[in-house]
Amino acid sequence: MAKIKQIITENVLGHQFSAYYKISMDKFFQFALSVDCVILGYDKGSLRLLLIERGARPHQGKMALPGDLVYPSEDMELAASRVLSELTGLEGMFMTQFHSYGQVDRHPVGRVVTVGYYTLISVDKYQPLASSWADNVSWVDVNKLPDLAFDHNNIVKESLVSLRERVRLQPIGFKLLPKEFTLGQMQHLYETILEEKFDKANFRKKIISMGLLKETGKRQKDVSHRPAKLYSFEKDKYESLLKKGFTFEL
Amino acid sequence: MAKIKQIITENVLGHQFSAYYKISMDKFFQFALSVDCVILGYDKGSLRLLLIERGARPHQGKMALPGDLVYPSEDMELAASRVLSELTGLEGMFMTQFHSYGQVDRHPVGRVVTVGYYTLISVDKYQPLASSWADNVSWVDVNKLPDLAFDHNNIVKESLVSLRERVRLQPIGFKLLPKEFTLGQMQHLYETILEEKFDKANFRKKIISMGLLKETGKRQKDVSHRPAKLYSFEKDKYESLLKKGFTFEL
DNA sequence: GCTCTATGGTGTTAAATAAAAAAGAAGATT
DNA sequence: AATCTTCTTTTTTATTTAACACCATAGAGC
Repeated sequence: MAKIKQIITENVLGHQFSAYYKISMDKFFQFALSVDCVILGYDKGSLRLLLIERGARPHQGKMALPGDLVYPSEDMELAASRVLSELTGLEGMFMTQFHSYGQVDRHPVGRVVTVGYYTLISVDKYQPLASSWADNVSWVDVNKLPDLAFDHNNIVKESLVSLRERVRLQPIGFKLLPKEFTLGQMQHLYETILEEKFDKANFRKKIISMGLLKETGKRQKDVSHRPAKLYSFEKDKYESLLKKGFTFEL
Repeated sequence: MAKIKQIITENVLGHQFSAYYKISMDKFFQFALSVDCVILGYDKGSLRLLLIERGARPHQGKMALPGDLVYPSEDMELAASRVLSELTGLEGMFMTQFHSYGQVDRHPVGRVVTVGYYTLISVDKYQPLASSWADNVSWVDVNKLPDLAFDHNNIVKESLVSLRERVRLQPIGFKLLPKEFTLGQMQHLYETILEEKFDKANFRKKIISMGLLKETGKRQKDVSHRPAKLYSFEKDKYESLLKKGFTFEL
């Protein structure tokens, strides 16, 4: 019954659980966990990604997603927001997990499983910091990405798929806009993210009818055409509508 | 510059990379990785989940998702389909990853991060096997789940949210139906998964107009009402339509 | 055999949504 | 002042989606 021994040593979570587990389980506790953060901003009419330059092998000199190993005593959501705050100074922001990557050979140092998170921030408010561990930090247009380290190109690609699904169902786009914005800016943002054109009149009607925006009374300045009204997103209003069963849908 | 040392030892992935990394990194390679599988079937008019009974502490006697630790040399997708095949005999099936769970205290044995996968199978074709490591395997109505081991109730809940999103955009519901089925059965399946009623006439029109179904020419038998036509899903047709830009949408 | 019941199957209409077109408004530019 | 650009609103039309009324046909029960 060689099979039995195999079962006892190998199926701790599923069923068997023996006194030998301490010894037999050691071989399973050989993984490292990392987080990789897709930090997106919207600037100069395009969607931009915060990248760092790797100063170390492997992939030295390449651009990469900011990320780090998770401490054995640290929750991974915490690790993700730690990375964000070290780069931008933004504390305690929520990051959305979208996928995990664990191919055996994805990292030369050992078996490193990485969990992908993304978040949207407003570029005008938060300039990237020169972090202790990331000198060259820059915003790069997501449609003009260079060859990134590891499997990061693929990770970015999948994060954008996930973002596009969510951005249609939840008013998260506002996170990318300044506090006060025009409907034209908002429409352009959504067209950029979703790579899809909207009818101007219908877009306005739809957004306005949701009742999530407040006119600030102000208008654009220094534009060489009729200045547009400035609106702001009413988060409180959204949350109270949510309770009544409202669903944002674009 | 105590800060520097910290950087070198702690930020291997992000930037620094020194000759000392072997020593300093050991403390990060202390994670175990597991997969938990949400295996769904559709039987007797309800959505059912394949559960095993835990024969071991912790949570001995409780029902749990089938899952297992991932070998250090094994890809996690492979581990997931291995668990499925050990339980059902189904080989090489694709499983969809939906979320990873890594709370520090989620497992008493150590830091075990688990990756959640789900898949849909046709119950009438595949009876659960008495696996070597899972004696009591059963199909349980997803709306009548008992208290499950670990954070498995939450994992199931989130898998269903993910499933509901995907089932509207891809014709994966057919995986739960027998080869030949009626439109009524199909409608009931979608109503069960999405917890939403559809108008009969409109549902039929929409589905038929997609052109993914083929009339088999046969009809239901031994029903005490007008027998319905039996249809089958044309996978080839779907794939060729996909290339032309078709999108399934319910 | 007749009626009842349950589900299968179809057509028609109303409502909502999207697309398209048009035109006035408000500022800058010339 | 005439012109340009983009904002903003209104109107019209086409298309899609949802609502609902209605007939069909099998077995069950009387």
